[in-house]
Amino acid sequence: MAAPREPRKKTTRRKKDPNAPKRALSAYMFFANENRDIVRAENPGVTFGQVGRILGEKWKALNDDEKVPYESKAEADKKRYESEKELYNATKA
DNA sequence: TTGGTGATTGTTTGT
DNA sequence: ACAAACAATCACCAA
Repeated sequence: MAAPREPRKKTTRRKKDPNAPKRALSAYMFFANENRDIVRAENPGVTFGQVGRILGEKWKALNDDEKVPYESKAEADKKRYESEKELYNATKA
């Protein structure tokens, strides 16, 4: 009950940390990497607003097992951020 | 201990 | 360069 995600403020947040350990990517990013060329290839002419939306549709259109490879990458990417955050707290402190 | 916040990630396209 | 839909995230810090 808290943490409502309806009012999405503007995008492109800004950093506030000295070293800014940027976070990690998300499954969508990995999936999008594969879909961007696919969706765009199947939707020639569909502009960003549309492709972006279609992408999300397909994303969940996949079975949980289909997004598994993306999830796995998401985990690995998180670990990636893990190292930066590690150095962040190490160097910032 | 717990909560929720914000910040971020990457893509697409168009000007 | 940036802007929003699309989705996930999830570590971060504080009281």
